[in-house]
Amino acid sequence: MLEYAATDVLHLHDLRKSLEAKINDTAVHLWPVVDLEHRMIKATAHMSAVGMPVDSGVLDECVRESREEADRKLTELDALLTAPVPEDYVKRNTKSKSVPEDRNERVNWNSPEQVLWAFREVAGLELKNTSKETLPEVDHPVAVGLLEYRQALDVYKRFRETKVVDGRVYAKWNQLKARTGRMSCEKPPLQGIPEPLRRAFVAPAGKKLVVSDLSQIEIRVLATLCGDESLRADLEAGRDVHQRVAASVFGKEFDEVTKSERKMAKALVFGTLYGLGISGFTARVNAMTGATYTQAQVQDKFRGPLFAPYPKVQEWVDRVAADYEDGKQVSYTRLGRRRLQVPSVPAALNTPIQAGATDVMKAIAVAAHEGLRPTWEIVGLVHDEILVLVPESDAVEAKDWLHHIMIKVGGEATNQGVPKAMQVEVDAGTHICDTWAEKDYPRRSP
DNA sequence: AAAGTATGCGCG
DNA sequence: AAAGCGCGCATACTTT
Repeated sequence: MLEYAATDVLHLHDLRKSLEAKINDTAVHLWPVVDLEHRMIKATAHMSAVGMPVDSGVLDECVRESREEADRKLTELDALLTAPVPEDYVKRNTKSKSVPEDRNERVNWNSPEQVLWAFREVAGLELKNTSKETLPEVDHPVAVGLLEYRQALDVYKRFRETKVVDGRVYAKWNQLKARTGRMSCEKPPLQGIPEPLRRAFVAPAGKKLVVSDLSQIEIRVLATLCGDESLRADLEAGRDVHQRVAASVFGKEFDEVTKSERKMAKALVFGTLYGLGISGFTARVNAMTGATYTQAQVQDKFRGPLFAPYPKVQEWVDRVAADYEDGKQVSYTRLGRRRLQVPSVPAALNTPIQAGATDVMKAIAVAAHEGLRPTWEIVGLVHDEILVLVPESDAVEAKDWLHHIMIKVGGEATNQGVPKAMQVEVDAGTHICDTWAEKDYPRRSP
């Protein structure tokens, strides 16, 4: 059963009270982030109260299609395995509440254990797990079918209980739950809406969604942290950082880089930035290229050239890791957001970047909320993205207004206390949409 | 029966 | 499986 704003109204006073301790615990007193979090309380309350607009018809359709597609995949899977399942499994299936009665005698494809058994039974294959990283390497129809089944079922499984009240869903927004300071959201998790469901989130008649997302904000925060001049210059000139890394890694000219090479480089950059070790790095390279490089080869061919264009990034990674090993388990952002007892080197690398980006987005959310017109509503905050619902007649004005805040306020927060020579611009993509799905496929003409 | 852990997967 | 981070959530299975 979900909770709704109607029964779970966020009284600003209570919200503030419940957050006071957390805010003080999160930050050093008098630092800008304390003021930021206090002002953010009103934005959070506002967002919680107004809800996210959704077309319940489209939502139902997405959920229904998901279920139907999954059922088709289930039938295909069953056809591949005719052998009787072990008594033990039948017994468990019978006990399980979520297995329909007529499926007790069949493999429960939701059970990793039974899936492993199925692979053994039908193909003599001994798999280590059934994850989506493992299955694509298995040359068997069951592997394909299972991946398709899981993907098909996803929307049904996660959103069939989503309740719509007068065209809105009222989620629970948490201002200070994530250890990096990021917002989180539950029931439903509006920050985790899968792509096929995005089209269900629509502006009601007479209104428009203005959607804006920060461009490469984590990379920009990184640039202010490490002070790499060529990284700063590339961001300033609007050059594609991941493409440049790809060119270095694959020994190509910038313009020769393919889409998949860029994607690969991007994954490797973030992996390394967040403390992926050489063994994990090697596994990822081999998974992406289909090759079987050794760790030494990968070090030479991929890891070494990775940050060649941006030497200070590597220096920063090495220094943060070394400091952590020396016992420095506290992390601060420029606005004074603090995380104590950072659990690992990877987290020590990730925290200043993720928390720094959070400061930027919360500064934007606060500025937007405080400058909001009475008829405008902030309906969503998805880490580097903000959704504002406005009357259709205000759409263009609101878009310009929001875009300006993203760049101006975002830039100020990003460069707070950063030496002039290391400062980076902030950029954003801002679009007027009818549905959330349009953000990635902006319409040409309004 | 309730609570906890593991697996798997979506989003940034 | 693995030392990439931060979340929420369904399902299976175990422990209390």
